[in-house]
Amino acid sequence: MPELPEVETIKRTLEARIKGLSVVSAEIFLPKLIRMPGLDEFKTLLTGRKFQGLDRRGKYLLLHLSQGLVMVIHLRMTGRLVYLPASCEVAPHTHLIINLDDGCQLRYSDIRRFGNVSLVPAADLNKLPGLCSLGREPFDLEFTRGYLLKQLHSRRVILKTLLLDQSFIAGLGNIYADEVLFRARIYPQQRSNALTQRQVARLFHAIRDVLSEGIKNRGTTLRDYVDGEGMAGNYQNLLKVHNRENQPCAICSTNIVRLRISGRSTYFCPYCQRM
DNA sequence: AAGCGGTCCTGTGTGC
DNA sequence: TGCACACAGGACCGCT
Repeated sequence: MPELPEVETIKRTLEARIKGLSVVSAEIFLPKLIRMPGLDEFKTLLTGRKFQGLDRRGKYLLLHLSQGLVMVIHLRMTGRLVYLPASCEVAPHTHLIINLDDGCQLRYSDIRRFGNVSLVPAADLNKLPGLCSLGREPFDLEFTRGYLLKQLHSRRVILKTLLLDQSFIAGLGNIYADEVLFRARIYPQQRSNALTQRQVARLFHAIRDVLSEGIKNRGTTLRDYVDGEGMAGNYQNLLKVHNRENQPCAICSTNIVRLRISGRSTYFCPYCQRM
């Protein structure tokens, strides 16, 4: 599932391909994919616009078009956005095809149909639900140890749950949250207000280090994720705890344990991350 | 007010 | 071998 490192990798690979290209036409095969505006308006607005640059905010991909229009895409669980020659066979579950003026296409496919696409003027970005309520970017200067400490101590939430809260910090999902907690050596069910200064410091660095490594390794492909060129990531080979139930911890050889925290699988080392 | 659970959705894995 | 069902989870929404 695309989290910050995956969306960042898609952003980088796609930007190299589509920047400067214009939209010839768009075909929509799943109406509910388009959150706003209406389908006809979506096609009309998009046609003729040029891709001027790409951005990422949390797990959202922002494609900036000419005349101040922005296409906002959230891939959720199984969404894929791939640049391909028009002659390539269309993959199953392809819900949107954007024809480009170089003879290639930008295709959105999504097995579970959870993802969504919006097209809005840049000035209205802060009105988009979800996007407008995102918390700080982990690599922003404004994301500091002080901010983290203040947020953690102002609430009494299970830490894993808080790491997944996009209005607290933007971009962490289930995979990287587990890896971050392992790196920081913190028990996932620890209450946020009970963290020591030392633990908060470790957490702060773990968030940035794990996400950086994820990006460096072009994301994690457990099942569906590919980048803008259809390539799988490599970070799945470097995961320390996520999806590794009953396998030995690389540090202490204790078997990794799986827990359920607010409806999600959570993997951790019961020795390295003891309370 | 915070937090829980339902909802969306389909491929995969498991058990009988 | 084939069927039925639980499970996977990101974000939103409604309820407590």
